[in-house]
Amino acid sequence: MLKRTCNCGQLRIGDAGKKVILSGWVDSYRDHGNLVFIDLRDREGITQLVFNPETQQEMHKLSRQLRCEWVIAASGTVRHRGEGLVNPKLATGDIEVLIDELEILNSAETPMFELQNADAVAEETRLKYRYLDLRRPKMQDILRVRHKVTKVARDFFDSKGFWEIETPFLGKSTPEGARDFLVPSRLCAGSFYALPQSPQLFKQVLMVSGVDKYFQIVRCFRDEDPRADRQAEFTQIDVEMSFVESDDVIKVHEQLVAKIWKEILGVDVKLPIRRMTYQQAMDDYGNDKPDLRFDMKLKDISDIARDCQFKVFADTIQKGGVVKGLCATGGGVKFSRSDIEKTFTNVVTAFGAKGLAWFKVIKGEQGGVDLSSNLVKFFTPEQRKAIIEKFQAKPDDLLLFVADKVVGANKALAPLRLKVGRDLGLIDDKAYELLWVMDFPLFEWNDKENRYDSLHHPFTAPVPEDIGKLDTDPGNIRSQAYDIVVNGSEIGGGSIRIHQPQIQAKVFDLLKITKQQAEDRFGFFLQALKFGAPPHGGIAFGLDRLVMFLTGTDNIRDVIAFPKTQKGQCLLTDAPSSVDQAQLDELNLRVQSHH
RNA sequence: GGGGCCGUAGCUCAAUUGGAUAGAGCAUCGGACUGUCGAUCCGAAGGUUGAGGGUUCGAUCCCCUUCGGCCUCGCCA
Repeated sequence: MLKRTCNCGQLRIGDAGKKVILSGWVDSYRDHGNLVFIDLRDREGITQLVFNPETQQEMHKLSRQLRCEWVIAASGTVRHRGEGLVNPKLATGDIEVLIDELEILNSAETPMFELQNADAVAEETRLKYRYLDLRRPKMQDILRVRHKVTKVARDFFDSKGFWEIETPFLGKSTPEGARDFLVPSRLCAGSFYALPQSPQLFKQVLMVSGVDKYFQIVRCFRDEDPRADRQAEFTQIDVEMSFVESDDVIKVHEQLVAKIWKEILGVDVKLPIRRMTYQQAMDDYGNDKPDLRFDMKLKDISDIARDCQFKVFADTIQKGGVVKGLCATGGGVKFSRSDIEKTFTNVVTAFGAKGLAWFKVIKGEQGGVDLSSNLVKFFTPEQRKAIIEKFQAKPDDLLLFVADKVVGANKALAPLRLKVGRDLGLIDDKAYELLWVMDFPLFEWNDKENRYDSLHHPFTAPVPEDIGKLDTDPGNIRSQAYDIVVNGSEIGGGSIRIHQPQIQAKVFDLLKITKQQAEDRFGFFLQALKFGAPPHGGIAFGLDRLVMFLTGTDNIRDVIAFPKTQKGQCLLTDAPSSVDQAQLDELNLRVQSHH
């Protein structure tokens, strides 16, 4: 076999005259009867091979058999292309290789789709023939970026004294959180392992074990419905540190983020990354992961709308709700009535709002400013003026409002803000706006179950000043949790953990986890806390979402080599599939058919 | 569990109000061609319209069931 001496992306004009051997896949062929051109592709690039019957008659004849995706090796001489023949689309476009020997290593059936046009091909087909799809330069770039991110992370953590330690995949099922993937045990008939939703407790135990600084690039499993940015199995960069406070964790990891941005994108992230409280984020943007590439803050006009004649507004506020909205600069002329009453209204109703109220800002009398809409009659001139002032609105702006309980209003307005921002062209695709969201509430009230739920997870520590409120005012305890957000998407989050058994017990109490339940589920961990647990905390980054950002895709399946469909199936291997009765017998399982 | 979009040749799409032998580009196969680079030119072949059922003289089109893909609400401590 001809052994390659260089790859398909490296030859340049300075290599002219060299004897080289290349191998790869036939990307395309152009057969002129006499001259034959082959674009040879490997993961590094494309190089043009030339077969000339005058210099090598036999090889030229052989080359005419070549078809797309055949695998070949060829030796020849690098030479300049002639005047006017360079191909600026290729990095190697100044040269070509005149071939004197061709070895066909393997033929290939005609691909199910043309690799060049695969962006237009149904994803179903791409996933079924994933090995073809992954051959495309675009997909290989993503694989390369993913590799580089993990390499940067490993080097970074190593340099800071972190150890990479593996934790079990076969673990214990706990009913909280996401649905578990279960694995039946053969040796313990009738018992099940659960695949980890995250290595949370193991990494905390490692801190009790004196490991001090741990990280792991680890697969996690959650049996919930997938989304465009969510897969049932996904990868976390998981970290835990001892003897730290929030600030220490944050400072280390913004260095990591800066390093990744620099190495992958060549972008300098200015440190420190800005911080915002959870409350500020909810007030101004309606969610805990604001997209700061554009401003457009939400404003609460309840103080003004309380006394207006518009019943929907007044009644909502009367019942303890709010009227909140945003100002779309220039939206009064940019958007049609159908944009507002159909498109925008659909956005908010899809997220549970009852409706959307709107006003156009117009020039008023005597050079003033006023509002115009079918609701204007319900507002006094003073109220209209106050609303305009609240937003510093100008003529041609559009004001959009939702009236609801504050949670509901935020839930509807946050996506509306994004939609309006996009439609107004306010979002710079090349910008990266990073921020830390801080001071999350420790608990949120669960109406259905009549108890508190952890916002983050039950091992998150309260901020020290708020510990007293565990007994008096649990709903207003802030936690030492932090999320890192980029362009409106959470890429990581973590917290300082509880390391005192008494506080952990109180938290379980508020979550209505009984002593017995806590013992059954986390007994080993509570025990560990009693044996000298150091103060500790950590963070986890979603590697898949990180790579999505770095490669500019909005589809998580693009950044996973072998992803699953929305039904959790692998179209390449056809998993999941039924198994032999003998396998079931061995596991003491019986399959029950539905209905 | 709910809502929405989609499924026609290997791929991407078309097909009038329900009407004749379901078309086109690319790919494939054959032929021509010495500088192409998404080569070009000539020709050929290629169909269970996702599957099953129904309505109809007649169904890609209408109805029902079902399978699959994507987006989304719920869900995701």
